[in-house]
Formats: sequence, C-alpha cells, structure tokens
Amino acid sequence: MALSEVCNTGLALALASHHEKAAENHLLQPDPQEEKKRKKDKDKEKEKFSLKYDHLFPSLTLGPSDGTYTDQLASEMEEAGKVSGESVHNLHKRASSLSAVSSFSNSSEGEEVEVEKVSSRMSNEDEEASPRKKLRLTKEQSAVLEDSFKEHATLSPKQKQDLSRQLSLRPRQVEVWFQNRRARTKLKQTEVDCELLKKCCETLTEENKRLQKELQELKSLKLAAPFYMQLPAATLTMCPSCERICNAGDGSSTTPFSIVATKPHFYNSFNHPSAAC
DNA sequence: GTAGTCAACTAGAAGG
DNA sequence: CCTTCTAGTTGACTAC
Repeated sequence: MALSEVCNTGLALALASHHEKAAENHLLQPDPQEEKKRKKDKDKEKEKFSLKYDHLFPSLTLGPSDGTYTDQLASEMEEAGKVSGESVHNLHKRASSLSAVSSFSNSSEGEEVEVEKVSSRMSNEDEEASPRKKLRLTKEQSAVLEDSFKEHATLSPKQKQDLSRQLSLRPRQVEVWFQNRRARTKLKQTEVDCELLKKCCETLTEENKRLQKELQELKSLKLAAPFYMQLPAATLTMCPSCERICNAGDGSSTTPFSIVATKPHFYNSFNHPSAAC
C-alpha cells in the first residue's frame, strides 16, 4: 500500500476489522530474517531444554502414575462434554483437579518423546503445591501450527481435533496457540500501521511547512505588488500544490495533484492533521 | 537484574 | 446458555 493511499484514507485505520483478517495473513507472512533468528533461538532453546530436562523424562514418561491421564481425560471429557453439553472449560478444570498432569512432547534428533509433566492447569487448591511450568512447543509442532495458521487463521473444531492428535497436544493447547498467534499477528499489523502513520504524519508535516512558507511568500508578494488586490476576491484562489494562481470558477484543473487541487482551500485539523502540527 | 518471548489464563462481548 | 473470540494479564523461561 502506498503511503499516499494511507494518507488519502483520512488516516482512518480500522485495525483488525473482520474484512481485513484475510488480508492480514498475506501481509504478515513471517519476516524471513526474524524467522531465521527465531529458528536459531529456538534451536538453542531446544538444545538447552533437552539438556536441562532430559534427565527428567524417563520418570515423567511413566504416564498415569498417581495422576491418571489428564490430557486424554480432558480431551475425552471434552468430547463427551459436547454430547452432554458441559463446558469444555469446566471439563478441563475437572480433569485437572482429578490429576495434575498434562503432556507435551519434545523431539530429540527427530525422535518424538512423549512426556508427562506437572500440569499448568491446576485447580486453585493445587496451585500452591505445584506452580505452572512453561511449556515450549517443539520446532515441529510450531512449524505445523504455523503452516496451519497460514491456511486458516481460525480453527474449525475438526481442524482443532486433527491438529491436537497430530501434534499430541490437547485441543485446548491448539486453540490457545491460535488465539495467541492471532494476537501476535494483530500486534505486528498495528506496528506496521503505526509506522505508516508516522511516515504519513512526517510527510504531512513537511507539506504543512512548505505551505506555510508559501503563504508567507505570497503575503509578502501581495504587499510588494498589490495587483491581485484589485481583482474581486472571489474570482481568485491559490492552488497550494501546483503553486500557481488559477480561477476558482475553472474546474478543469490539469494538475496531477487533482485531489488537492479540486478541494484545496480549506484546511482543518480534521481532514488535514498536519495543519495542527 | 531486567526486558523480551510465549503458553496459559481471565473477563467480557458477540453470535448461535 | 454455550462456544468462541479478543484484549489484557500472568508466570516461566531465556538472553543480554
């Protein structure tokens, strides 16, 4: 989008309006450089994570132990809940209160390892005992989610189920990932829009300065040569963009700046923000 | 120590 | 009423 287009829209940015959602996906393909950096960081992170927690995996992989399978339980209960009409949220709470275990996977050299860890989804009374731990999605999980997000920024229940199965995540985790991803996308778009507005503002400020200067010049010209004063005021107007004097009755302007030239003479801070600068 | 990132959470609105 | 969404927040973790 050209800067001039932004400016000509009256600077009105309907951020994240529904009709923009589709466009967002195209606008916000991850910056390759940033993506590289992120990958690098994630690799580092993964390596460290593996080193840090690998020793825990065997004991954590044991599954139900004293806690049963919260993930499966939650998912199964979620499925059942759809039938019975019970809220998923409550089901997760119930599942979590039954067992403080959730699963995540960590890949090591392409090998997917299923682990169980202390759940981040605790009931209030459990929270004190074991505070939530940070779950990091693996590179593969993130990649699959990203791919899916590129196709659809929102999830259908079926897609959610499919992804959760494919990635060994709870449907809720997939859902949350998409929510956060949309939020990040929107934030990024807002930043881009802010930059555009900033540039637009700078341009308009410059234009305003130029016009002020021009006005001063014209005033001094008027004092020096009062020729124009002798003509009826209503017949003369100054076109601020093409820097020439023209007749107000003559609508056939040939200036390339037709927008400015056709409605040039009334500036206010509403439709010309720079005038307020 | 602190700023940044991100998964997970909550509250409230919208839509069915 | 339930589900799903956004906006804002929290807390774990990392990099500097």
